[in-house]
Amino acid sequence: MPSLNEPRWLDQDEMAAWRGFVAASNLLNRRLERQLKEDSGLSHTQYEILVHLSGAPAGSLRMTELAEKLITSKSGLTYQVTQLERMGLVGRRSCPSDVRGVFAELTDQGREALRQAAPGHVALVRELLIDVLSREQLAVLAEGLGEVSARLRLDDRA
Amino acid sequence: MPSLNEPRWLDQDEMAAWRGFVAASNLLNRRLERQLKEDSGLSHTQYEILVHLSGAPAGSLRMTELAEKLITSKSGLTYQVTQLERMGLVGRRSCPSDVRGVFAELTDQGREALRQAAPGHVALVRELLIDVLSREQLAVLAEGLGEVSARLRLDDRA
DNA sequence: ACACCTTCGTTCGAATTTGAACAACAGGAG
DNA sequence: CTCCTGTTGTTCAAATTCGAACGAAGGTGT
Repeated sequence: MPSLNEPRWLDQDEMAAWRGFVAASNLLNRRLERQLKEDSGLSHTQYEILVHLSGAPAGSLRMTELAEKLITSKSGLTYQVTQLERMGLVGRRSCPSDVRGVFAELTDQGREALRQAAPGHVALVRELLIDVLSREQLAVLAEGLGEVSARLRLDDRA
Repeated sequence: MPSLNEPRWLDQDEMAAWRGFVAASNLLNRRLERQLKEDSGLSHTQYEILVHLSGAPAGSLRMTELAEKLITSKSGLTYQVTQLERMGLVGRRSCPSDVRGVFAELTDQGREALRQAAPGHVALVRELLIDVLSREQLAVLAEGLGEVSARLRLDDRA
């Protein structure tokens, strides 16, 4: 019988899932990072910032909101937005309704950089992940990991 | 008809799978990192080093081999092994058959640290990922991401 | 108006990561 | 043996990341 002091270790299947997840994640990050840097001079983080801004109304988001979407620290975002600002891809604009607030805003040049970087990035994501999996596998992955993410986000608020 | 110049963007399902994967990965890393650091004073990377050494014959592995298992750079591993050496959890031993070679070797103290850190870590992995998914979802995840990882590893060799 | 608690974004120092360059060595072809 | 190519682990500088501390506002209750 299971002891309360003895933890429930992962069985073979569980371990395979966990290791596969970690390995795929690390390997994918490595590849995408390299490709983006060589192809567009952008880091994956920077690319994601452009993507999220691009998908937001007026191409702008509050710093805190953007940090949450990116799942990164506020200080980390401050750093990266500064970098993107120097590259001319993003601008800062103060918030009318809140003096403390800062909007990160996509510039025309930023939109253009994203338009230029996106095809290569998407193609690689497709080649390395999406097209390797079947439609059913993708669906299971979306639902399962969606649920995992949702729970983690809730926990973080608490 | 699809143009050769126009990339195949991700449809809704594909995007959901991709975003879920990235989000789950980042959120999980954040959580595990925090838990391990608070609970055992180890980073996730350091913990993984101990795990891989623990699962190797004589509790030791060549630096390059270990770096590949961890999916990290050689220089990064050098740094972390040095840290673990200072903590007394890992030792370095030169390789008999190859003067250049270096074995990273788990010390008794390292084994003890792992034994102490593992239960909490595994429990959290279980709570946040494994136990959230059904048996079928786990199987799909293991097989799908296993295949993805395998292909990525092959590509890296080339 | 006042005190109180929260939120916002930045700054700071410390830790980590990476790729390139490097020196030393291994292994094979000639 | 000797040259050549590939490997091994480390060092180095640069970039990035995080958490804690911070100053400045917001917002609420009294």
